[in-house]
Amino acid sequence: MRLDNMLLAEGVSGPEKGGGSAAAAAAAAAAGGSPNDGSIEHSDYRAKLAQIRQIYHSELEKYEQACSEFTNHVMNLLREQSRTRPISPKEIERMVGIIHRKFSTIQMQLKQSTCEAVMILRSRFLDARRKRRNFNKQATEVLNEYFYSHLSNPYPSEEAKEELAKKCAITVSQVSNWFGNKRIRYKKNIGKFQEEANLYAVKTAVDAASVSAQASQANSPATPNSGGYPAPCYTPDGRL
DNA sequence: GGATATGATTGATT
DNA sequence: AATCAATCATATCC
Repeated sequence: MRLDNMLLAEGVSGPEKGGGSAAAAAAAAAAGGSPNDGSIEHSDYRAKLAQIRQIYHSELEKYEQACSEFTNHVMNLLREQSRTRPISPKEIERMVGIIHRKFSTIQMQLKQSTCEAVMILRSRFLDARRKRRNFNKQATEVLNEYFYSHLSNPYPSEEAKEELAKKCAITVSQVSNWFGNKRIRYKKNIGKFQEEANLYAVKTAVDAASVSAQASQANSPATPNSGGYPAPCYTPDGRL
């Protein structure tokens, strides 16, 4: 029963939405090529699902046909035998019941394997990790800028995250993911990120300098930083 | 082609 | 609920 519900939920065993649905989905997937905005893998997924559904239905039909054929055959045999020996209707009923049970277990197996196929398809297509795309240059610029200019406490508030998300054209949870990854990877070996850190430190320093230069007439534009860099001080956290 | 970078997911922790 | 740490699956680089 669980299998039935599952297949129904996935739209495999439900009412067939016209035989051409699979073809239509496939055609849509093949024709529309440009907008990579999520629609493509979705239609691809749907096409594959439709394929599974088609196989499922044709197999199911085959089984049903075989079942009725076999039942007929047995009935004929019994009828023939009834001329030589008395056969009670109960016995016939029993035989039919046995046959139907046999075939329903076979159908069960079909349903199970179909379920498995659907699950595999799901994990294959709906797992976002499989269609990962890197953020564009300026998005990572913005994120890195924030990260390195808040290195002592790189935990943007909800509002800050929303701002960053807007600037980078990504979602808030993507911003959270990015900061989570960045923090852990930064602290994992700070050395590897030193260059990047310096780069963004200089960048923000230059920005600050240009801002102050607008206020007070510029004095030393060549050396943006006195002495060392502002010491990356994001110690991984209190807990050791 | 493998090494590395990177975004996303998962399970644990608080 | 937010974050960490490990891990997965893909992108990108060489």
